Amino acid sequence: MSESTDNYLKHLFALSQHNQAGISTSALAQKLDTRAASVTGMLKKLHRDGLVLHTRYKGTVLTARGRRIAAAIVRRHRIWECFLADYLGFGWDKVHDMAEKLEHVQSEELIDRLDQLLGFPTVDPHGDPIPGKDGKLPAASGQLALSETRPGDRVIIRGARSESPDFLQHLSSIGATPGVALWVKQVLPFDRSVVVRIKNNLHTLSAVAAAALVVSKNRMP
Amino acid sequence: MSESTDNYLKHLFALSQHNQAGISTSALAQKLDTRAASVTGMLKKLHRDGLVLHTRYKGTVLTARGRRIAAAIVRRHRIWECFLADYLGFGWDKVHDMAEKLEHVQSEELIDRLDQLLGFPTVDPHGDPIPGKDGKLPAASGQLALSETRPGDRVIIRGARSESPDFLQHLSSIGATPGVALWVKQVLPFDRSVVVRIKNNLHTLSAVAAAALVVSKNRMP
DNA sequence: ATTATTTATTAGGAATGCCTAATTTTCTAT
DNA sequence: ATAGAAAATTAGGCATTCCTAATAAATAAT
Repeated sequence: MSESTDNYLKHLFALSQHNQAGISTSALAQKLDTRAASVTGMLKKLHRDGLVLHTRYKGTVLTARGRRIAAAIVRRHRIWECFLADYLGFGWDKVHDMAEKLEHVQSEELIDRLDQLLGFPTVDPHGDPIPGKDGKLPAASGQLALSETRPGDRVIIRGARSESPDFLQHLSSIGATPGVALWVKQVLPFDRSVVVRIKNNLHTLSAVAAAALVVSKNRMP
Repeated sequence: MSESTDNYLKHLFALSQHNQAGISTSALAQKLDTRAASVTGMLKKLHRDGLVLHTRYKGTVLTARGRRIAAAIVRRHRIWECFLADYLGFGWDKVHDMAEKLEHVQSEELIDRLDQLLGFPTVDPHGDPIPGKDGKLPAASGQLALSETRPGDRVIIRGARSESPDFLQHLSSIGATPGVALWVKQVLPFDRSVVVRIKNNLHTLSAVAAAALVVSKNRMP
């Protein structure tokens, strides 16, 4: 189990949180900062090793075993983030990169003792939930609909409470995809439309759309 | 700078503590648990990169840069060992393997803050000295001459207070080389010769020899 | 429906870092 | 001094994991 494998599983796990469909090779390549061709090759190995199910040209999903391992990695990452913040006083902007390296140290006993030292935290310094030893993620905290935000809020898009292709298509066209930052500029009083800024562009979302767009004030690991 | 590189430098550093001459390829191969041929290849790269000076068939020494990096690795290793022992309650037998992995996480700020959290320790849980930020090792503590031990002691050979080729040659012939464990069986009253066990063989060292053999009750990292 | 575009895959290659087997150099003992 | 033993090196390979370029499949647009 190499660090590379860890990173593939970790990002597949994260992407799976907001995609019930299989993860695309390009989405994964972007997260991993590698080329799609490299990802295809690695996915073949992960498939061969029973960690993912990969269907040519279709997408990839984690197997139960792959998901279990991925959850353990995310657990390590977030527990280390807690330690770095609580014991060493690092800010939320620094803990991520260090935890990125510490997460690859595989020792269940080490993590369990850290967990205990930290008082069994359930969320990391970004407010993101820490998977339990069983691999289960506590209900995501800090998530809300865009319609529940107020002008001035800066949030991260998490997903959508709708499978409508039209709706998702529209979100994509304005760059509103999971992980992207969004600034709430104003809520129009007469129809409760929400004006938001995404990467220097202003967009207006109807009240219906705003109610279906899930955001959070936290960052993912 | 790979983990492999780290390990080469770390072991070269450790071996250099007790060898003023260049380190032999086979000694390094043994520490690294790899084949001599692999070591030769890697030493070429380290030489090319200015981390060691390697003379074909002669031996290898660290350059100033290599030694500085090696000291930083040992520093990380031993500070992590302190953390694992002091904060997570791991015993001396467990801290080594975990620190072996944690030492490869490169963040000076991380180590400095850990150092501060631990109160700037000068020795690790095995009693071995922690290199300072400048790469300097505090005077080795816990080291003593074999003549200062008592029957029943179990010590590790650290080196010799003599450059006499005859003496060192004799020590080698009975397997008394740095890193090797030695059990003190008895001290003969009439001439203070010391009877020791090394790997199931009993040997007798004169009082003069015992006074020149440096041992410690600790383990190296 | 067919073309154009995007997405994914294969093909072929490079750098690491390890291996075994064969060879060369050095050391040791007569 | 020289034969034999020990140590170190070179030669040739293998597995990972990445890359670029070329091809194939799927999706979108006319």
